Amino acid sequence: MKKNGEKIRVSDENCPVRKTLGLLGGKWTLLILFQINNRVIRYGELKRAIPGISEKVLIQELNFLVENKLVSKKSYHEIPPRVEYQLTKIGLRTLPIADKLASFGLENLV
Amino acid sequence: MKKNGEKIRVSDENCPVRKTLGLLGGKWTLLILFQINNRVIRYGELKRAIPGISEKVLIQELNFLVENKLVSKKSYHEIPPRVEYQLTKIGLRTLPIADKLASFGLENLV
DNA sequence: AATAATTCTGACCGTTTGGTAAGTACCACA
DNA sequence: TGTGGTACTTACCAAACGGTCAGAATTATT
Repeated sequence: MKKNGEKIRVSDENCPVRKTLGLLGGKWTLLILFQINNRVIRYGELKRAIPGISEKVLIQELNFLVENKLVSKKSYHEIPPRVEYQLTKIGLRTLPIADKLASFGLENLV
Repeated sequence: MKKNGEKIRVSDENCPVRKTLGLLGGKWTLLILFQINNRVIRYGELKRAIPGISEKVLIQELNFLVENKLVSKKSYHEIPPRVEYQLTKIGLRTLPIADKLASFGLENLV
């Protein structure tokens, strides 16, 4: 049920589920957003927080998320470099999705 | 926040977000579950409802979902064949996730 | 002079994924 | 006899994905 009463049609290319999956459907995307969560986090910290992801892929994902305005990035021009990431207003709105993933896992998976 | 008060650690291999993504993170998985939704649906009907997916991939996904007990399958031994799919009790519990994807799309994507 | 620290970048390459398209099985029906 | 309908199955191939690993940049520290 949608707010305006129209049904959602997956068969429509503009289906909101499809569009959201296009944005958040990457292998690591929601995990990264969930990990950043409600805080400011440095690159290295984030990398350590998500073992298994490679640097290349993490950077790629972060760039993608910054491009799509789910994450904001602040570089301090210091040596050694310091870069901080945090969720934007829109990015924060993905957290309920990650929460649902978490609660599904907790309640239904071993 | 978890019910038992422990924090969720993405760094843990058993992180419920990771586990759920392992199950539902496929390109088409949540779209299929959302499309089946609260009904009994035949294979051909489902195929038509999700344009863009190939038969091969749809069958693969359905087999995967049946194996993982998110979807149940009933074959009628008729000619031409008739096969019906529907969400299991656990499968139904994925719908809130798809709902969140839908509402995120509606509220944040054009 | 060498090392450490941090955030990336890029080349290489194997694996996975996914699409296309043709084929299979079986019976009803024209 | 042959065409249609339904649910797959398989072979082939191309593209996307993802991992490893080395390197670059720059300054403080030893």
